[in-house]
Amino acid sequence: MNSKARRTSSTEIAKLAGVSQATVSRVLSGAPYVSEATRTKVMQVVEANSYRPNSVAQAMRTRRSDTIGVAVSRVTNPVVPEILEALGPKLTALGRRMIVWNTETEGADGVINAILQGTVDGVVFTAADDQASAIATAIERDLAVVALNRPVPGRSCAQVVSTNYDGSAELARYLLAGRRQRIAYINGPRERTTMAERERGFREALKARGVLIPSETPSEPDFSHARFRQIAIDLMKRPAPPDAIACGNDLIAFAVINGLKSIGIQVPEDVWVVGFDGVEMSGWDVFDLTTMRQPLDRMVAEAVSLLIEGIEDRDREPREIQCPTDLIVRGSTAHMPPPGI
Amino acid sequence: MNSKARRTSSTEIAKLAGVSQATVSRVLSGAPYVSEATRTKVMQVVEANSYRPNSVAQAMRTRRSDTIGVAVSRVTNPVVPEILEALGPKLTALGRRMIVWNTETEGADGVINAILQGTVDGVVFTAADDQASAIATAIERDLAVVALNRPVPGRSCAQVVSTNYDGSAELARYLLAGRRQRIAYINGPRERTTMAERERGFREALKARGVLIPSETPSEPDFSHARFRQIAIDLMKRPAPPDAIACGNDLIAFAVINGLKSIGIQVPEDVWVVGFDGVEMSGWDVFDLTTMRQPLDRMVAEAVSLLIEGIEDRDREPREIQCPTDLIVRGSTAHMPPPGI
DNA sequence: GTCGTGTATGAATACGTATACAGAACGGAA
DNA sequence: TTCCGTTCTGTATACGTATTCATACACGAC
Repeated sequence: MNSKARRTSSTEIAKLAGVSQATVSRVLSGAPYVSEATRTKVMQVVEANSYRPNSVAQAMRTRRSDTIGVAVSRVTNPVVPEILEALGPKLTALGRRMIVWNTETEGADGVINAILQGTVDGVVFTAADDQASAIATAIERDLAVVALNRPVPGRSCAQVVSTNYDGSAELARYLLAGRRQRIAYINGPRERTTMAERERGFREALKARGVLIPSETPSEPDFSHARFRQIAIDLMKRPAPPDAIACGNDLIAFAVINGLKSIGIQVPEDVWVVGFDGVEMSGWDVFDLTTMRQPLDRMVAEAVSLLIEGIEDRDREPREIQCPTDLIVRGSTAHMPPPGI
Repeated sequence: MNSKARRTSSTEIAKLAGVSQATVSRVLSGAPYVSEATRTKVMQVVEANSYRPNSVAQAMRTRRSDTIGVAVSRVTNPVVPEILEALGPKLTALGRRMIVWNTETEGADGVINAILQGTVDGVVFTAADDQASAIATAIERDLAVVALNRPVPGRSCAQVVSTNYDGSAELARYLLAGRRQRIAYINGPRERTTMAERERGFREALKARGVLIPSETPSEPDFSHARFRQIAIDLMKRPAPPDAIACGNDLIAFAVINGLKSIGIQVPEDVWVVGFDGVEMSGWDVFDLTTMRQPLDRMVAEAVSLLIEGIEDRDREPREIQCPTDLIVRGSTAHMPPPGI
């Protein structure tokens, strides 16, 4: 029965306005050589029917879907919503739509299909694990690709990263300046280059100062909140517990703080905690987390530029942009390490 | 120069396999009346070129984009990522793609355009403010529409809600059973029917027991974390502060807890705090929040069913589904209210 | 040997748009 | 007058697919 199913087409609009379909198209695309009279006449009919050119047909004709794919993981990590929140308006402002996949829960098939099917003009890959095949497919099919906050070594694709290595090293030096003697580092999946870089920067900065990390970094296949929380608890129950815990990202630091709270350990009196990312939540009173902030908004803006650049000019050499992080000192560490003690 | 630009089409595949384009289409769609020999021959070429039918052309021909629009707001509220995380895999499993808009930061134009342009087959609207015009447009254009966690009064569209009124009333009764004398209610934007329902349920349950709320519910145009945090602080600095604070959702409760912590007020010793939603974070030690949990996963599943239902059969009467909430008692209230005191 | 039935395939077409191409109308310069 | 350039508009076409229609073949029944 299909009650209404109004599928107004430019042909119908043309008929109503007494012009050809081509003219309607010209008016709507703002093409030159259209008389003012025709333009207003057409626009009137367009407005009256609140007509919009069918995006599918447009995509068919122009071979541009004006749609960007975004592959994310672990929405649990608050950095992901923050990325999406920054990405959405920027893409919409450029007349682009945003398709989102959670590769952690769905796998990479959705992305790969969309790439092969020509559903998207480009893809943004954000920090995640098994997106390698999807990235390869995208590059092979000559799509515009940007790796955001997720270095893709060896691959020739545009990248936006923060100074993971240097920032982490700075964090390590900050802890040393605070007279921390026994520093633990808790990291997430090391397959993620971001996480690996951070740990490397941290470890090497410590090594340069001759301070050893007494505890092996816990490494688990299970990266849940509960797991990190338990790791922190176990760590503090050792005979010689750390006096500082550095975490691969803020989310891990939150879990650590929860674990510490559960066994009544004071931060920063008993142990310092630092994170990495600088998500909004890290500033909440219950965490008050010292962390290395990434300029997420700027990073996303750069990613969008690179993406559009790649779409408009497919032969342009993929660029790589690195954004500086900055240390935010909060209550999870003693702000000014007392010089005497 | 466009180095590669492989845009394999079914016609090319047909040529390579020595069959007609129609046959290729038939093979891929699993149509009957295709000999086994042809099928394998075609599939071989398809595999070899990792060909996938162009989704845009498919959408053009079938008038189905297989794409679902999702309008969200406030990604800051952890309930939103949780919804997206549940929605994504379910849609992908059904071969659907998911376009996401943040109507709070982008406005409703993106959604409305997509609806008018035929970019999406259906739209899921989640708790948000000014999506009214978008919803109206979608209904007018006869799209499949589901309002998730966001009652749309008067509108004829499929809806999935939780027992906001009853759940909130239950929370109120729980506080009364705990001998709370001075109960404050902090709410977010009342334009959201969800929020309004919750407050109404709460207030009426209190009224039925003859207990007055001593403090006006703060109402502000600014719904930031900082604002709610400050409201809590102000509330406790009054001459007669509340002994319980109920919040319109968990996110507000988090802000309240942060505010309380900042002025050294103990929860639950000095004041009880309860939320609504039951997001994962509410279970973290630093919050340990008593809350009314919504069965989000089930709600999302129902929403997807209703949506597909609406797409497959456009004339079906839009249904409304209500899911029961359940009380989760945690440390932000005294678990067992001591009967004597 | 003819006919009918079931199976397998190809040719042709339409979806709604952007655009190349071809005219038409007009004005000014020669 | 003729001719050319500019401005405006219409006709025709292609994008890649699903699907209708028509055709061809094989096989058994009469």
